[in-house]
Amino acid sequence: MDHYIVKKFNIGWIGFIYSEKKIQLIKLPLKNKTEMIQFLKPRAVKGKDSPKFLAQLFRDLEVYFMGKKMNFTKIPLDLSFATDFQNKVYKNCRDIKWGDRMTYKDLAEKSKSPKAARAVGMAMRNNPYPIVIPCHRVIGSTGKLIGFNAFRGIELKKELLDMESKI
DNA sequence: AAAACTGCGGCAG
DNA sequence: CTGCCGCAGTTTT
Repeated sequence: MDHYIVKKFNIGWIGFIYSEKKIQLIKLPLKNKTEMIQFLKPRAVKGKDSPKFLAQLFRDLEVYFMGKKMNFTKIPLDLSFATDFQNKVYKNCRDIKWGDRMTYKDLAEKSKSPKAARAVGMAMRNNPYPIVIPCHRVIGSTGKLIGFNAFRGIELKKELLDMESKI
C-alpha cells in the first residue's frame, strides 16, 4: 500500500502519493486541506516520514512557486502505467522549458503521431504529475488556454504561465 | 471488435 | 465568435 502526505504551498495544500522509491501521484490543491485528505485517504495510508526524493521534491516546489526557474529533472516518477505513446508525450512535455509553450499539435508531431493532437490532450488530462511534467505549458493552436484538470483549472494554468513569463 | 469518449485542429458561416 | 467534422489513442461495452 502506498503512502500519502499533504503539504502547504502558497497556492494551497498539495497532495502526494508515493511508494518506497517513487512518486505515484501529485494532486494539485482542492478547495481545502480536508477535501485533499478525503481524496487521498481511499488510495493510500498516511505516511509519517518523507523519503529523500520527496523532501527533494518539496524543496524544488518551494523554489518553483517562488517564481524561480526549476526543472525537476531529478525527481523519480513512476511511469510504468504509460503506453509507448504516453511515454513519448510525457517525455517531450518534460522537455518544454520554463517560460516556453507548445501546442497539443506540436507535441503530437514531436511524439511521431502528427495527427494525434487530441490524444495528447488525453495524456495531459491523465498526467499524474502536474508541474513536474509541465502540462500547463501545453496550449491550443490558437493560443487559447484549454483544459487543465484541477480545481480552478484554467485559472491556475494561467497563473502558472504568468508567473513563468515574468522572469 | 466496436463504439464512445476527449485539455485538438481546420474550416466554413 | 459558433458549429461541425475528421482525427488517433485510450477506455468502456
